[in-house]
Parts: sequence; C-alpha cells; structure tokens
Amino acid sequence: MRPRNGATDQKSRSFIEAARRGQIVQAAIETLADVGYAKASFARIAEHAGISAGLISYHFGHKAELFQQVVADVNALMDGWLTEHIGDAGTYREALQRLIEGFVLFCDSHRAHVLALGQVLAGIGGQENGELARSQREQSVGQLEQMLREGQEHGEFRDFSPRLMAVTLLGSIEAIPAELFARPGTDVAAYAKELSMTYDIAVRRSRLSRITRA
Amino acid sequence: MRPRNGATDQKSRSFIEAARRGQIVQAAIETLADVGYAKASFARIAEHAGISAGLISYHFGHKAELFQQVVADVNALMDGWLTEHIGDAGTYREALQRLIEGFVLFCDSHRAHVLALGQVLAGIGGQENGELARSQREQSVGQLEQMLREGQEHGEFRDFSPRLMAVTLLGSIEAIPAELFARPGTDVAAYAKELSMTYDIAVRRSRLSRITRA
DNA sequence: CCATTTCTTGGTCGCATGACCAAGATTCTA
DNA sequence: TAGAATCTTGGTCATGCGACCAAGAAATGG
Repeated sequence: MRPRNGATDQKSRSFIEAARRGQIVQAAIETLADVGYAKASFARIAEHAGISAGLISYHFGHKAELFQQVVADVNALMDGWLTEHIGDAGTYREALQRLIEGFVLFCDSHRAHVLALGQVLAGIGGQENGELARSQREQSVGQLEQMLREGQEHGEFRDFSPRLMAVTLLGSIEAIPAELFARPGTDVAAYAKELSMTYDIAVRRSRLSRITRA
Repeated sequence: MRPRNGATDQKSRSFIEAARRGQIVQAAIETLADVGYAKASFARIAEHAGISAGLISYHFGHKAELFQQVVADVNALMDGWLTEHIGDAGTYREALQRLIEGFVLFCDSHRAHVLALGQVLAGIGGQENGELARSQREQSVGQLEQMLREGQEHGEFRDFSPRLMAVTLLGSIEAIPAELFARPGTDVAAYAKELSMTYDIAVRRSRLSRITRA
C-alpha cells in the first residue's frame, strides 16, 4: 500500500503499475471523449477499463492527478507527432504549413485524444484550479508566437502582431476536432492543405511588398 | 403553483415572473463566468442572486431549461449587437470586417456573457444532450458560410471553401474571450482592427488576380 | 517454500447535487 | 376587504460522487 506518488516519479514504478496507469489513462481518454468531462467519473472510467473503481484511487489518489496525466500524455503524443511532421523544413513558411497540416492529420487520427484534451482543459478551466489550463494555453500560444516572430525576423512573414496571429491560429486549429466530429465525411487531406494555404496567405509578405523590398 | 412552463410560452407570464426569470438568468451568467460550468449549481446561483435555491426550480424546473435560456439570452444580445454593428455595409469585405471588429468589441464589453456561453456549450457538449451545442455551432458556421459564399459570388472574395473559412474564422473569434481574460491589458480596439485586417487579407481577391480578372 | 511487498476488490463514509413538496407570504381580483 | 392565485422559503429525499479502508489475491524474492 504505497503508491500515492504524485510528482515523485523516482524511477521506482513496477512494470505492472506502469501498465495499469497507462490502461487507466487510456480508458479515461476514451471515456472523456465519449461522455464528456462532467460525466467522466471514476466509476465510468473503471467500467470502461473493466476494473474496480477503487483501483484508480490507488494508482492516482486525486482525480486531478489522473487528468493531469491525460493532458501530459496527449501533449507528449502530439508534440512528437508535430515535431516529426515539421521535420527539416527549410523555411518558416514551410514549417508553418507543415505544422498546420500535421495538426489536422493528428486530429483525424487521434480524435479521442484531442476531444479528451479539450474536455479536460475546458472542464477545469472555469475554476481557480485552471492553472493547468492557463499554463497549457500560454505555452501553446508562446511557441506559435515565437515561430511567427522568427519568421518575421527572417523576412518571410509580413508585419503583424505575433501574439495576435498565434492566438488566431490556435483558435482555428482547436476548432478542427469539432468540425471533424460534426462532419465525419470531411476530406481531411484537402482540409489540411487548404487551411495551411489560407494561413500562408495571411502571414506571408505580399508579392508587391517583396518587390518593393528587393 | 403552476409555471412548469418549458417552451409553452403562451404570452401568459406575469410581470414578476418575467423579472425573476431575468434575474435568475443574469445570476446564472455571472456565476458561470465566475466558477465555471461544473460548479454552477442551483445553490451557488441562488446565493449569487440572493434568493432561495428552490425558487430556481419553481421558475425553470430543469437545470437544462435554465441553461438553454442563458444561451438564448446571450445569443439574442449578441445578434442584436452584431446586426447593429454591421449596419449598412456596402461591400462584403466591409461587412466581414465590421462583423469581426464588432465581435471583438462585444467580447470586451460583455465578458461574463461570452464566458458563460462558452462554459454552457462546452459543458453540455460532450454528452448526448449536446444537441443544443451542436445546432448552435451549426447555425453560427452556417451564417458565416453563407456570407462568405455570397462575397465570392459577388467577386469580392477569392476562391476558397466557405465552410472551411467559416469554421476557421469562428475558431479565431471564439478564442478571443480567453485571450482577453489571459491578458486584461490588451488594446481591444487595436486587436479588433488587426484581426479584421488579417482576415481581409486571407479572403480578398489578390491584387494580381484582380488585374488578371479585369 | 514461505514471508513480504505489491496489487485489487468491494465496501463504507461524508458531501454536494437536482428535484420535489408542504406551508407560509405576497400579490391579484372581484 | 375576502378569497384565490401566485410566489417564495426552507426543508427532505434519493442519487452519484471522490476518497478512504480492510481484507484478500497475486507477485516477488530469499
């Protein structure tokens, strides 16, 4: 009867414990995507995983801890996916395009993950516990912002507020899961392509400006 | 002891009942904005309004009914605001710009309303009850989509998928409340201006195309 | 093989919630 | 003003929740 391990992840973690935690997090993700944040109780998650509800308490202790793990897992998965997808883009324009396309494709192939992430961040967002949601958002915006700013400094992007553009872009891509859910028949590849092109138009230095600048 | 009136709004509604309903809805909006969907219980809303909790049950019966009214009220307010703000725009480009700027200004001057709306739609979104959230979203997207399509037909906008652009734009403007909350010091007028300009760039027919077309 | 640790179950506990109700207060109406 | 309709309160009720616990099952390792 030991676990109670929150952040103290001192490499002590038996094989079986790691497996259980993974199973529970996965079940939580699917349950969140199915029934939403409000109805994602330990009982429902446990039922979905085919285990006892008390077992979740044993491995996670607090409910917030489980949801933090959900956020962390989905985040790590998405980061890896996007990093791989951006790859060795030669220009900032290309990197931005690949980022957008990569995200759309990720939403398509990991719908439950993205829906679950949204549910958790929205669910805990209104309260003072929303520290997680706020820092999460700030981090996403910050990364995009920096990328856009560097693109400007390299003369690839026109003059705009990187912060505003980052917020705007983030909103656009966060709206995608809902759209794919509302219209399951959407041609995802075409969607990705057109969205990235739209933002390319919005951020790139105009042809006339480029002529002027040269 | 009669009310129990859901949709049956047969113009019978005493002055005092209408006033109470309004007061309760207003308290619900402020409570939702304060503590979020999950913690917006009858008890808390009643406390915020300085009335008994049972009184809410008397006037609304179901909790969903109250939240529907919240959505309806905020929606009506926003529709009126936007309609007035768009006014008699001469071109679709101008109408789109005014729409975007109007929305940003609305978010700024009605933060509680917008936050509450988001909380309700997100809170009930995951479940099968999400009918409301879905139809609400579909309606918003639909209106934007039609406006964009007409702009294309009039030759003001370039060739893009109106549906995708509508979803993208909706995401961008729905992200604004969170940004204003995260950075209270934002220059809202400047934000509105630059966002509308950004989308103008994204949707308008390019100068070269216009030359080609002429 | 046995002793110890880890894992799992099923159950109880207190708490918050939405719905409901009986009774009193208030307003309306004739 | 008297009676009826409406409004409001405070309370009870069943439900579902997260947390916790005791006891047994399973794995571990000496």
